[in-house]
Amino acid sequence: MKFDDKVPIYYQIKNYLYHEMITGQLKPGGKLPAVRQLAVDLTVNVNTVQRALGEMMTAGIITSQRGKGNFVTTETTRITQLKEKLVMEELERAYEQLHALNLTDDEIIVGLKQYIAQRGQRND
Amino acid sequence: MKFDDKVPIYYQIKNYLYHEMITGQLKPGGKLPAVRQLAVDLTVNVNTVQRALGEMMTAGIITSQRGKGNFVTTETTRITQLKEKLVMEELERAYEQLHALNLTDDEIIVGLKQYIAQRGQRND
DNA sequence: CCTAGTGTTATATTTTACTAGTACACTATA
DNA sequence: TATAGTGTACTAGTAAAATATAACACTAGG
Repeated sequence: MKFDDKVPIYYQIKNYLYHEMITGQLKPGGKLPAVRQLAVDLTVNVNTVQRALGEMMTAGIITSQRGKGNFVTTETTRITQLKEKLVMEELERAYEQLHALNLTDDEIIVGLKQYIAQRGQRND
Repeated sequence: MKFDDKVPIYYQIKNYLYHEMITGQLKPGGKLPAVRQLAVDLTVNVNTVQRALGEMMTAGIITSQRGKGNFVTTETTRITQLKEKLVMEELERAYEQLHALNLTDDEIIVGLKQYIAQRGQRND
């Protein structure tokens, strides 16, 4: 996995796993890969994985069962709320950045539409 | 100035100064505040300011004159290109993040419109 | 009971960002 | 020429993130 070296890896791992849950790759009640396996997959140290998981436990998104594994919460509302939170944070971030670059509200919307339209022409 | 502790300060300073140029607070050919003054204003060490400025020099956005100060490039095209680059990076980032959160192209646009509309009701 | 698979914790080490402090180099001007 | 204001460079120290490595605790299954 590629990491942005401007942001702590454990933080990016947390976000990666959140995305996996929101997109349904990891389902409510489902089991996460073993910490050592995650470490190998992400080419990262076990402690770094553990740190990411620790924050996810604190947030109540995953639960840990010693000897068994780590599991996504069965409370689907938590996942829904998590998605809403992440979407809102991203919208806010993008808006503020673009606004700070002197773009008006309309220019921001038009800019995004153009970007998507242009991107649509690519084949990926 | 408030800094996001997930991102290096020097990197945030660089972006802050870029924004100042793009919004015209700092004009082409204009003089930047002295490095020691910037350090005080941003409550940051001189070396950290210097690191940010160093990258801006490498990028050709500012030039340094020993004993005089640091100056914004007089080549306005560089500033224009910089703005386009930053806008494009932000659009790309936002799109990819939201797309990864399972939102369709339409949902992304609608979501942004709703966010802006809702935000417009606030008074700031 | 033993073993493989799992989560958890701890120590030591390296790297990067940041800070503090100091000194040096150049410019303008009184 | 002296001085204040500027950029530049260097050394030393601190803190956070990440690594390598090892040990410990629990579970399930033969």
